[in-house]
Amino acid sequence: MYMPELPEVETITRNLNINLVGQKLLSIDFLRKDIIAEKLNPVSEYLLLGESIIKVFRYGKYLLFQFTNNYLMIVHLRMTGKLLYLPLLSEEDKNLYLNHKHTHVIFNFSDGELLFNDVRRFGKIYFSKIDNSVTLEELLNSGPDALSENFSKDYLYQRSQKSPKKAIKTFLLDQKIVAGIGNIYADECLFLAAIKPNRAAASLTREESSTLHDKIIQVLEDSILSGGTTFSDYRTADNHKGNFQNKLFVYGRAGESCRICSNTLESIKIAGRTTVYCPKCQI
DNA sequence: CAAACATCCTGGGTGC
DNA sequence: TGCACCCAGGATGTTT
Repeated sequence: MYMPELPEVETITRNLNINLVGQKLLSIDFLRKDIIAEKLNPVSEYLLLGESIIKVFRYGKYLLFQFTNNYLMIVHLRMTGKLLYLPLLSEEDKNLYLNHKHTHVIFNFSDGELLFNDVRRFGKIYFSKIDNSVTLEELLNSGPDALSENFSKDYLYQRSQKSPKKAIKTFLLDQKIVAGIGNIYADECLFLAAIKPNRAAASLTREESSTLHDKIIQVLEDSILSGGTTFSDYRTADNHKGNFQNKLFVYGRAGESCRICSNTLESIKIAGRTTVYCPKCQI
């Protein structure tokens, strides 16, 4: 029922930046080794042991941990992945998660343990070497981050005009076009921009594209302020839920009434993804 | 070349 | 109450 998108990853990033920077990685316990993916310029995890974290940052839905020797640990939580910093948990949660059947990797840092927990095991961890000839965009095979300056109004409009067939919803979900938007926020920003999700991307006027750009940034920033959206699985690094689920207009509300016009919200499939929209407000 | 489809995975929900 | 099914979804690889 839920996947961490840009606002949720940003919330976790901020939390870990406060709590993990400066700590030395002492050892890693792999309870399941298949979480580690041999991609993104892979290196052995042994090269990171004994090194300290310089910073934790985010690109799209990826979490990146930069170490003193300039190696990177990159984490993608996909749908149900969690990164939990043990010292922030309650005593009850500490015992629960240490022995949890879905806790797959334990990182032992100088001041506490970081747990990777993932029910569906779609999430992945990469250990990577920074190659200065390769940009982060290229390494992560992604377009501009949705909250970066590179994701400009002009870029969104020009790029949309090059997708004559693709539905605007599918367009927004494509990380190579813009990084960070998933199913929840794609539906939300299309609702706020009053655009029907199955319209061809290239059918957007310059004005619609401009409004959509405004709404993407607005909805992502608002959600970050609320600590993200929680349906069932998402937790911040201190195991708290976000609050943005109470502010959603369409996602998860099929059959309920539109908060603007009271019409019944409809659910359709676009490229295999559940899509909820208001047939009256969105044109 | 782009779009559609299958794949990975588990728990929660439904219907009989 | 139990069991068999179905569904959710991000990114990748394969097929059309």
